Amino acid sequence: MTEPLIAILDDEPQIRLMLSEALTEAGFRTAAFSRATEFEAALRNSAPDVCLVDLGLPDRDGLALVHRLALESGASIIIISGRAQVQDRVTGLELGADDYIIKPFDPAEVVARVRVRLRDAKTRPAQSETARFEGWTAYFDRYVMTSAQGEEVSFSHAEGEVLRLFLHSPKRLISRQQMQEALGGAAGESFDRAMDVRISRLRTKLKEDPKNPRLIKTIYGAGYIFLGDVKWD
Amino acid sequence: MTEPLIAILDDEPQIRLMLSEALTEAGFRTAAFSRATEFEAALRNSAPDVCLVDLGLPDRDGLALVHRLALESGASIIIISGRAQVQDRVTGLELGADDYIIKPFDPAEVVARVRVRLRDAKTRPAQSETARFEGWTAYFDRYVMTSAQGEEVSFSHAEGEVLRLFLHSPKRLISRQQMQEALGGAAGESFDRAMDVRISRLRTKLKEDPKNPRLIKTIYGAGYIFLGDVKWD
DNA sequence: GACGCCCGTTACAATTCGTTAGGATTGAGA
DNA sequence: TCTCAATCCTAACGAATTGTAACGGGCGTC
Repeated sequence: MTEPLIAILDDEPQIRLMLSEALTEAGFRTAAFSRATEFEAALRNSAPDVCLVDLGLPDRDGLALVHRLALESGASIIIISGRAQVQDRVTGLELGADDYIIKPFDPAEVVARVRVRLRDAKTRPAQSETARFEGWTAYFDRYVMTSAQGEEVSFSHAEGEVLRLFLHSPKRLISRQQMQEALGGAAGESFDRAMDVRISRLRTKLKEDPKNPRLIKTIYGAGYIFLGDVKWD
Repeated sequence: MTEPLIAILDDEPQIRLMLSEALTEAGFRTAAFSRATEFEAALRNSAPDVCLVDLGLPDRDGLALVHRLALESGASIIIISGRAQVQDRVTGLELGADDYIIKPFDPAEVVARVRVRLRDAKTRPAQSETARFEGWTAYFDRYVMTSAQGEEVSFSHAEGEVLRLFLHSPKRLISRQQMQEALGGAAGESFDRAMDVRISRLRTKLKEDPKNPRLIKTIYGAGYIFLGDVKWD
């Protein structure tokens, strides 16, 4: 396990330098860029853990870049900006940034905020199409999972949606409403019974004991909870 | 029961009000406290999704509270502070806070930052909650407990609420009224009988001798008391 | 068209948990 | 000690919620 990689994107050389130094001293690897195009090119080959992005870039709309990063990369994003308007900060955060630091800043605070993001990210699933849990391995791109005994079980699209939802939020209560929204069912209709059935079928494929399910537990009057440790590859 | 719950801890009434209003308008449930003791009492029974904590509290060291919260609760923590020193922010973040907002602040930005925390939290597994007492081990996330003999006994959500309440306040009298409030029953109604039944069922699962209960004792005319040493992991 | 698979719908079984009711227990006062 | 009302316990009931087998429409394949 190598040190976390922090990407810096800022057009002012002295800021790049200040951040690089502070972060290197704190024990991180850094990669600094002055232009969005360079930055994006580098992204294709290495995946940073945290991106520090200045919004005032000469060659690209910074917010659009942040939005794309948030959707496509698994990295945490911290905006660094000279624009101090509250509205700027709100939209930056809404577009997917995890934090927003205003210039001028103290490098020590930036390091602290980077550490917080890394701390969170440890438990955040990366985006991937394979997940391991309790001996099972689920391959979402192939609609197949293999059990601890090596048995291969296929699952349907609808079942996969439920399983993916559970694996993205393990050990956490998922209310029926949340589940309906996530699975695209119009609320209020009789779709809620369909959800039960989906879960029932998934439980069967997971070889759950109906009397005593170990992985998918029902919380009467509240929703469902997926137990079991999950690792996304 | 569906909207996220935001806890606010600040000794200045106008700040509590400002935050409550902004967050309520944004569609969240809020619970505001002026003292750490009240706040902690409320924590035992409802788990907020995000805690907004002012460091300048009259009755408690704010940083110590933040640290404990970070370790024990699954909530995201945002510090709100008038102290603007960089060092304060760094230590606050290192002790487990997820964000640090400096007074004076704009409510819109607070709302945006709360939203970011909620967005992250969805993909973060809740920490497991387990307690040991008199040979038993209760796994609240799995709704299961194991006896000293290794037998596995499952308990329902309602039973778990009662058990959790007891294990958080062992060897202390819990009045019926406290219990009703904690368990969300509207006081005065016939809910008090329901409480009896919950306890009765819990006693059965704990293999209590009805004539001579060792763990959950009834104090005639006053309430209940849970005997037995408890250790939370 | 016949077949097979996916998946929502339906119907009924099972579970949860508050309510009720009757009996047991407690403790104050005679 | 005895009496009695207040309090508490718990078996039994039933409404609400959830599980799942069975059914059938939609769709692709041969």
